[in-house]
Amino acid sequence: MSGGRLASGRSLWHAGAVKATSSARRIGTVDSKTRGRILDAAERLLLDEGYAAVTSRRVGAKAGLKSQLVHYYFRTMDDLFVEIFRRRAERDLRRFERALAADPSLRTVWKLTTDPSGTVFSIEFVALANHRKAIRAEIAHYAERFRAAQLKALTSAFDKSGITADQIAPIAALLLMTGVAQVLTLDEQLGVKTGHDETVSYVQSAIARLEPEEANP
Amino acid sequence: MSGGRLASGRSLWHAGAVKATSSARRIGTVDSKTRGRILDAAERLLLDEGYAAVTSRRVGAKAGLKSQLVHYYFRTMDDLFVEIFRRRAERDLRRFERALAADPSLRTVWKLTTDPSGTVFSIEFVALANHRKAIRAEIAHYAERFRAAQLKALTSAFDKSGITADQIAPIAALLLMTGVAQVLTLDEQLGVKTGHDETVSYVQSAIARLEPEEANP
DNA sequence: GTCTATACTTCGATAGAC
DNA sequence: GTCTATCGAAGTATAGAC
Repeated sequence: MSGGRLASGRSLWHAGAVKATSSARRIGTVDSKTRGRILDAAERLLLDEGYAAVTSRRVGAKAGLKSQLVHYYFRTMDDLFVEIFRRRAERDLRRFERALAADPSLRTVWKLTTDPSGTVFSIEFVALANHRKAIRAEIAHYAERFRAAQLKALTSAFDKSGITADQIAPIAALLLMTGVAQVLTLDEQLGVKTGHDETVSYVQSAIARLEPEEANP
Repeated sequence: MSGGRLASGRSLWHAGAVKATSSARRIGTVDSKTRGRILDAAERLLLDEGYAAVTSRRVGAKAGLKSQLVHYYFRTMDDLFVEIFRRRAERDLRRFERALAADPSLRTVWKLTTDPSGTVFSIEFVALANHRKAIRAEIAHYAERFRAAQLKALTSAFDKSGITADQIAPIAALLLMTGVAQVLTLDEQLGVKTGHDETVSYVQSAIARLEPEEANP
C-alpha cells in the first residue's frame, strides 16, 4: 500500500533526534483560533476512526486547512496527541466536578461513568499509550486525577447514605463501576450485547439498595 | 517524519480495490512452518508495541525473514491480523474450556479472566476493530463464543454452589468480573495502582461468600 | 499566520527470477 | 518457497516566500 505514519516516524515511534539546541522553528500561539480548529478536527478523527487516523494530512483536511499548519502549531504529532488528551481530560474533569458538587451520589457517578464517548476516548488513548512514552505519562497523570475526584465524591456519597466499609469500600465500588462501564462500551462498539440488560439492572438495583431513593427519580 | 503505514494504505484503511476476479497471485499453504513463525513474530509485536507496529517489514525482520514472505503467506495485512486473532482466540478458548472442565468454579473463572496478556490482547484488537470492518466482525464472533463458554461454566458453578438468580445472575457476575479485570490491567499498563488491593480483596471475598471453600486453597 | 515546495522515510503490494 | 527489484502512495517535518 502506501506509506503512512504509524510505524517509525522520527517522533512517533522512536525518540528521534530532537535537535534540542538550535532549531529556530516557529510555533503558533496557544490561544489561536486555528489551533483550536485543529484540535477539534483531531479529536473527532480520533473518536471516529481511531488514533491511527490522526495524521497531519488528515487533520488538516478535516479542519479545512493545509496540513503544514498542523506542524506550525504542534512541534510533533506527539505534542498534538498530548494536547488533544489534555484538553478533553480537563474539560471532562470540570464537568465531573460540577455534576458531583450538585449531586454527590452513587447514581451520579454511575451516570457519568457510563458516558460512552468518555470510554471510547480513554480506550483509544490507553492503546496509544501502550507504545508512546510521552503520552503514557500524561494519561497516567490524568487517570490519577480522575480517580481522585471520583473517589472524593463517592466517599461523601457513602457517608451521606451510611454505607460502611464492611459492605464495600468506596474505591472498590469505583473500580467496579468503571470496569462494568468499560466492558459495556467495548462490547457495544463490537455490536455485542449479551447480558447487558441483566448487568445494568443488577448495578442499578445494587445502587438503589445502597443508596435508597430520596428526591430525583 | 517518515512515512509509515497506518493512515491510508490501500488495504489498511479503506477497502481498497480488491480485484476479486483475476489475480493469479500465489499464497503459501496454511500448514507451513514459516507461516507459523510469521504469526508468532506478529503476535509478539502486537503485544509488545501495539498493532501499529505490526507492519510487513517489521514482522519479517522479527521473524528473520524477508518482509515479502509476509505478503506471500497473507494476501493483505488485514488477513494477517485476522489470523493472529483467530489463532490466539482459539487457543485461549480451548485453555478456558479445559480449565473449567477440570474445576468449574467462580474462582477459576476469576483466575482466567485476570490473565493480563489476554486483556492486553483484546484491548489492542478492540482498538483495531474500531476502524477495520473485517476485523471487527471476527472479534465480535469470538467475543460471543468466549462469553458463551464462560457463561456455561459460571452457570454450572452457580448451580453447584446453590447461588440463586436473586443474588446475582451468572451473566451479570461474568460481566462484572470481566470489567474489573479490564480496569485493573489497563491501570497497570499505565502504572496506576490506586485501589487495586482493595478491589481485588473485595472480589475475592465476594467469591468466597458466594462459593464457600471446598477443596483447593 | 498561511502557503508552496520539497526532503526523506516507511509502508503495502506485486512481478519475476531462481 | 524464497529472493531481488521496484512502484506508487502516504506520512512527518522543514525551509522559505508572501
